[in-house]
Amino acid sequence: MSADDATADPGADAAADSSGEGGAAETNPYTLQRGDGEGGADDHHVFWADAVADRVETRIERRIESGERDPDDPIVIKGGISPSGVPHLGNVNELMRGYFVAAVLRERGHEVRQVFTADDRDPLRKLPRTLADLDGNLVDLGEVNAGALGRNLGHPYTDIPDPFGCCDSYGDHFATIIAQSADAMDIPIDLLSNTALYEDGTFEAVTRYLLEHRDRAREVLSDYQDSVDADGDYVPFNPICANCGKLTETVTSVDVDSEARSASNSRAGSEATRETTTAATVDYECTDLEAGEQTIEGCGHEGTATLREGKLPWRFEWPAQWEALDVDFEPFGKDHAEGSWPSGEDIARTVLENEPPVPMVYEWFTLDGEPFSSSEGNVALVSEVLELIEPEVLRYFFAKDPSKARDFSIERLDQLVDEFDRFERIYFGEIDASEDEKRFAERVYPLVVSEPDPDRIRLSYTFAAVLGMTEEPSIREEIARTEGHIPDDAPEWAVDAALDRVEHAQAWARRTGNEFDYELKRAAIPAHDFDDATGAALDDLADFVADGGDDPEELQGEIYETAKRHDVPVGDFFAAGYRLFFDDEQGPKLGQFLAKLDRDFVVDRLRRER
RNA sequence: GGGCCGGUAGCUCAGUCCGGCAGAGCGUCUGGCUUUUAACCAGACGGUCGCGUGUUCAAAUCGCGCCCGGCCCGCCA
Repeated sequence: MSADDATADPGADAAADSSGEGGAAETNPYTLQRGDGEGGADDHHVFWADAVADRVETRIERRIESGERDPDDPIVIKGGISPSGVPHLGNVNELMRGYFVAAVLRERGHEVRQVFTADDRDPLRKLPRTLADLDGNLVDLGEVNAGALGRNLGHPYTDIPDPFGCCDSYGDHFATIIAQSADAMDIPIDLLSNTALYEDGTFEAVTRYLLEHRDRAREVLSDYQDSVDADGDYVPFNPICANCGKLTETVTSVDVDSEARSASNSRAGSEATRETTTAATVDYECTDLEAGEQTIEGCGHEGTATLREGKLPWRFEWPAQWEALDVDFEPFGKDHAEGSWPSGEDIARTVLENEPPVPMVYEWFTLDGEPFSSSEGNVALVSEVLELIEPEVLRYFFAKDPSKARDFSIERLDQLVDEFDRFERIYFGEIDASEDEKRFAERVYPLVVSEPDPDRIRLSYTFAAVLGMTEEPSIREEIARTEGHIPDDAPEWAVDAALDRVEHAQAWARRTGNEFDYELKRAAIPAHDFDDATGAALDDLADFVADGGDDPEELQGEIYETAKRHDVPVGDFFAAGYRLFFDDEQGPKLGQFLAKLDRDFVVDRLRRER
């Protein structure tokens, strides 16, 4: 990883890169995009998670061989976010990318534990403009007690009261939403509270170690952060002020019993060698905290804190989590790739003398072409999205190449669903596809859908949206059947499951207000203004229906005939029908639809009587 | 300014690791389903593969230079 290598001759470089001994290839978070050059053609996987799993296996095999790892220990995959506000769809990367790697490793016979940290000891730095309640409703800051929140700037999330009053704390509230999201997508995770890990002592040994070796810690970090002076007095610990409850950065002295650990060069079993007997403490002064534009004022209190009463700065906290939780793999967003990953890797190796996990960068995606932003209102909660599409469709989205920036388009969700449906049909061999598509579908589909069943039925998403025009389940089913979307011999469970999509698609049509957003106006007749010929034609059609015309095909044909008889352009006549029944210019295939409604209503409406 | 990732049809994306005729779906257009709309069937249209250059018999693919977008190099995650 040394930059000095750049001047070496190219041949030597190539040899070094492919040596595969825990060097560059494995810890480069971008290796997915490059291939790791280890085995040529055989190494190429159609699914990125297989390539990652290879690297995780290489890591654990090497560590078992060198005695640094117990073969019976489960593989640990971690993700984590700060519960600072609405956890949006982008945060699902942290869950799903890890999940796919976990699933592949389980398939290969490994025991895998997927942990997820709520980094909830982080301080609230600014007030989010938008919050969310536990039912998935977005709530404006003005609707909660913003003043109470404002007084808690600088406090750890877990020390701030829940603005909704339903959870133990602000942090707990948003961590609960994360847990709900994971559950809704059927991702089994161990959700860990960072605060709890500090309080129960999980981080104590590594924190103490970092304080004992704060000279080295400072020196390493200074390579990455200009604000840290290698010879200065930076201390990698932020105590919580006992007086005002804010996190503070000013540590005035450190008291650790350095005799408690002697064998710092023994790398085996980090926790084992980092047992402590005497409580370590730091003295601090509660000074101002710079948070972006604004300053959070300190109270000036001078006090003493134990190592459980504060937190490590992020650049150290991350590698500390790897060590304390024995993390083998962690995906992270591209914002970390050139910042905290290189420093974290260096801190793990140079300061903690521990091997960092296998890394993987994922690209961010946008929502309808714009970056996620809770302040701009451009957010989508997982629960919201799952009202529009099935979980498997969302899981499919995250099975795609993580290195590509993508747009999650709610406007064009039908495209994503169509793509998923095609993916599914390719898996079941129902349609022809390229070899690449087949290989991808065969590999990935079973990881996306928990119980593949060739008898399942998928209504096309846009057709399902069309069926959303009526709330009547029997009409939905009949139309789907007569239009040939449901086979006669379909089992009942498959029919029910297929029709469930109507609820999703209907919610989508309503949310976007697109061309599929129409509903039968049963209660009252929409405003209308027809010329005499159209009126007469409608009366004529009403008579046809009143006389028993309820065959879908015949009725559809009769609409054309009636229009012709009265010299009304066919398009205009259909438009009249859509106006009367949907208050719209367009709608579903009218004959088939009217044939399903109760006759008296149709006749009266055609006569403009109700 | 330096580093990193991305850029392929109107849209969403495969293909780039390993060079071999530029692909799919959707959309659009035309026709069909004995009479526009969703679906279905057939066909058509649609591309300087960001730009340039080098290597090669051959480059979307490999090298170099550049352009555009994003991220990092302050804080925070």
